[in-house]
Amino acid sequence: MPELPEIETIRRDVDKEFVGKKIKRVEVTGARSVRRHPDASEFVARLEGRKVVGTVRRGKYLLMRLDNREVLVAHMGMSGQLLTATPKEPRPKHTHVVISFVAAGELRFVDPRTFGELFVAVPHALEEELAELAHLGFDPLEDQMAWTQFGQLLTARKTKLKPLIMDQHFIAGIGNMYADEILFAAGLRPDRSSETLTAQEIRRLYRSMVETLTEAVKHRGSSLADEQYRDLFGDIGAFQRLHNVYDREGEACPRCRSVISRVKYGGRSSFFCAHCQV
DNA sequence: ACGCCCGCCTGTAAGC
DNA sequence: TGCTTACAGGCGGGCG
Repeated sequence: MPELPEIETIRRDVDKEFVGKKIKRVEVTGARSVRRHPDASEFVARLEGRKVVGTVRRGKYLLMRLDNREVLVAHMGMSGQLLTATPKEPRPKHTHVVISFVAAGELRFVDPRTFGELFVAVPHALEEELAELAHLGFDPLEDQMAWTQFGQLLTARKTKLKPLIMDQHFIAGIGNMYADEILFAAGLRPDRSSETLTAQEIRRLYRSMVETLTEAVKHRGSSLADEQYRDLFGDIGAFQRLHNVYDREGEACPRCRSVISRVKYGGRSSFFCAHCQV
């Protein structure tokens, strides 16, 4: 379940490994992974011969800019991985797209559950934005703002905090796992209503969001027990060791030692400390 | 506007 | 042991 910190980790490594490199060949063996292109060969044709000139992240989307202004967009969904490998290494099961570079090995898209996708898009002429990503809200690390401005956005809404900070139209990049960690750090319950926050709580929420995500990037993201999340080199992250509540039902709260609760909101598990979070 | 639910998927684990 | 069921949850869509 890659979220913002995992995608940012992959982006930084893709930037180092593939910027300046030319795409030699593209193989699509799983058409569902390029489903925005009704014809997979059109996806291939738009990539072959192009050079990667830069990378950008928007929420959970990784963008690889090409030398003809087009952009290769990657979204991991639940189980997508971008892995670098040499052509000789055996391809893992569920390898759906392989992009071979001149003098830089392969970039493989592996995705068992096929919720993820790759597509090529063209930015608008003047603003550099992609129509495909226009629905995304602000990026918590790229679009930092005064906490008072965040408060204005927050109190304009009347909804529970957890669904709100996970709403990609509102904030881009936070999923179920980091939402729980952020809300614990802020001392706020997941079902707290957004318009009831005091100024101090708004500031704490904003700070917790930026700090939690920044720390998670420093530790190269979180890999849970299934070790589904892997970075570009196939290695797991380290931030899961620093999780306070997520996937820690029944354990002691690191702050007050009371037992961490697990509840379901809308089919999603939420972990929180009923004592620390108000 | 909000809060639900479903469908899309596969791998893993728990239950009978 | 072997089958069935639940669960994991990102995201778009639908419905009340």
